[in-house]
Amino acid sequence: MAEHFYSSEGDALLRAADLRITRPRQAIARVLSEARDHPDADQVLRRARRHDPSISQATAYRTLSVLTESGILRTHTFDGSATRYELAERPHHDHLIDVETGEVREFVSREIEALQARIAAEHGYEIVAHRLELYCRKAG
Amino acid sequence: MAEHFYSSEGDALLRAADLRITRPRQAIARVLSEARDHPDADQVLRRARRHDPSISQATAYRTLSVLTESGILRTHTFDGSATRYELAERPHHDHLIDVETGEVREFVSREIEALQARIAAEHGYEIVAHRLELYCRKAG
DNA sequence: ATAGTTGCAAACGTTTTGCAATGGG
DNA sequence: CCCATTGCAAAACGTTTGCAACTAT
Repeated sequence: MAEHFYSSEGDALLRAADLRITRPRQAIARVLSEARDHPDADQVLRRARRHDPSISQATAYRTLSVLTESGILRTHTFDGSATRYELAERPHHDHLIDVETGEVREFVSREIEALQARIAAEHGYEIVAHRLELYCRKAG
Repeated sequence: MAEHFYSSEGDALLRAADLRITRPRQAIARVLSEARDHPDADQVLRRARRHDPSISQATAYRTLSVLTESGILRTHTFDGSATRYELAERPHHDHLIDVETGEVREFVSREIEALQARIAAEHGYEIVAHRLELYCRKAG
């Protein structure tokens, strides 16, 4: 057990998803729990390989899939480019983007959420997820 | 000029984009001007081939690109799936996406729009554009 | 005439999958 | 032990591109 790394943070993700704890998954989960950005699969793989160089691309994709299905991760697809991942643990929020500076603010509106649910219901649907982005300019 | 089809609707798109009027492009533009859904490149190609079976995939993609760059078309990338196209001229609306079938419904909610404006104002902003997508499943 | 456009096929980047070998519980 | 998990390589997927032939203007 000598040169073994403990990544309780990461392991917690695996346990939450009811996955067997394996070396590749530990490395991947650790990378995710430490990430402060929104890495894509390739970035996750690269970083995970710093901990365990033998990790295959397939395992990275498979682990990301499984963690996403378990609700541990959330994905974003910005404009057709590669899927990016982040921990889903953070509370839900929408984004207000300053089109001039690129600054992003987060907000939640209970009223909007309620209206969304109503609209979905009117169409005979229930909401699985949603995305709301406001592109704004500082008011004159 | 015998069995020639007139697609003034479609041709107008091509002229607006300053493109040479060719048979493949006429078929593609016609399909787009007639579409009531949000077809992806492959669907556009299939439909265009009903008018001109010799159209290649490459031409479909190239025409869609060029029309998009000209501002004639607008694209949507719903959660990692194929890029979908619609005429940019159409009035604003938001989207409800059936996560099981990929079907897209359009909706507008004056209340939500108003709330969005209020939220932006509370942050000292005014809205330039927004995007609202509801990913839904048919209600049990 | 000539620059723009085409079809074909190959290449692309991302993601998925079949398989036999490995390893966690 | 046994089934989940792995690495590998090949395939699948949507999309782009190089090229030589063609065509709208």
